[in-house]
Amino acid sequence: MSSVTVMHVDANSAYLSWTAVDLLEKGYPLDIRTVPAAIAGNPEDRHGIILAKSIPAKKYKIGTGESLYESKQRCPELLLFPPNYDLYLSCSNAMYSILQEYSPVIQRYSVDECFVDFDHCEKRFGRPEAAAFEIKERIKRELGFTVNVGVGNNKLLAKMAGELKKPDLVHTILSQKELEEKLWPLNVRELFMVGRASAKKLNKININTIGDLACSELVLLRSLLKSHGQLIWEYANGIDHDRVTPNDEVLQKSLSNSMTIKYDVTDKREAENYLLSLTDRVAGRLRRHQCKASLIGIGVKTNGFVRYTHQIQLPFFTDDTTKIYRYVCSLFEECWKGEPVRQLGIRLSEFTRKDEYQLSVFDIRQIEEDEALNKVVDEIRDRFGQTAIYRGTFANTDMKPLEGGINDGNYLMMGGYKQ
DNA sequence: CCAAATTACTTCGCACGG
DNA sequence: CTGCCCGTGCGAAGTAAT
Repeated sequence: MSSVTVMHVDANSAYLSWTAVDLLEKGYPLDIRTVPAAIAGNPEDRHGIILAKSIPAKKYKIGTGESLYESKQRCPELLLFPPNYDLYLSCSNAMYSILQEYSPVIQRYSVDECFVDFDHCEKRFGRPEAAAFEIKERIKRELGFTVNVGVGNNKLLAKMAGELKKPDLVHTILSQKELEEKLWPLNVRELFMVGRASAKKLNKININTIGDLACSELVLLRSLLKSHGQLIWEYANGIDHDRVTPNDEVLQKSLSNSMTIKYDVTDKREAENYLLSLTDRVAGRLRRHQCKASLIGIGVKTNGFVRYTHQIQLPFFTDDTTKIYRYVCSLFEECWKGEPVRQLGIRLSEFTRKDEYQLSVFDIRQIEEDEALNKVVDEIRDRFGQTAIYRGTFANTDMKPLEGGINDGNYLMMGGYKQ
């Protein structure tokens, strides 16, 4: 029996803790982890949702993703702070550096979470529980914030262990006994990959705990939830064969940028300006990744929060801003029915590596010209900043030429938990 | 009234060809 | 000629995570 050991390291209330540490270092007199506080976007920009909350705020049932309007109803004295993504990236990197001292095989799962393959290191660092405790204490002492560490026989169990009780704790799920004692009594909604929709269907057939799910009929789940039913049944039984995969071994599959606009856009030309700004940004990231894309998609969210998407599969690959923008515009034209627009987004996928790309004889000259122009623009932006050069349409407007989302590279993403 | 951004994966619905 | 069944391929929508 090949028994593996995986650790999952998760910063407690990451954005809030990191902001707390930063504020204390700058002489702020209060540790915002000790009072009802939250990190939230600015409602004036229509970004007014909770991104992270302190443990005292949790007592007021403040939930991540809920609107500030709702939060303030339940907790008028809630202290609010804006997000600082540069700070979060540094904290994430600092945490990662410490983990590197313990294992060469680490998967960054998000800004505040890492999986650590502990198999090769057990001899040097003793039992995993002891090492987990040491890691937790070192991060607390050296970086000033607490983490939870989960230890399990696979990634799923490590992650679920880390979620058990917070903050500043090490938990293990290393046997069937621990699985049944610690996981099975929990509400099925707590299981990783059981979201709102699945939980609702499960509750309807009287599956309420993770234990209920583990002991239910696989065929029944398959008919109810298709392949997802199989997945969560395996998870409930502690089965997960996914390996800890370092991020540089995982290929990026799509890139997207989207933005909620401060007001509802009703004018098509204005919408197109925002789309150009988004295209410029996402295409720039594509080129930085040394990729070309063949699938271009847009997303629209209306003022009534109705969202729809539209996409086109090209018979070739491109990374050219102007070319992509032409398709983006026709996609928007095709699907926009004139409703006031709240949010716009662009997605690029179906990549090929640039160095593997074979040019077709037809437009080789044009492609080379486009590439030369894009390269010059990218280099100027790299050297003098992202606003050093932009298109004429943005002159004399209050728009930023590169809009949507947050600074590139700050959003470390899922990198394939499964496959 | 209030409701983000980014990525990955699956499922559903429909058109098409045989 | 029409109806039906089937596989396939594509695009839109849905689900889930941080």
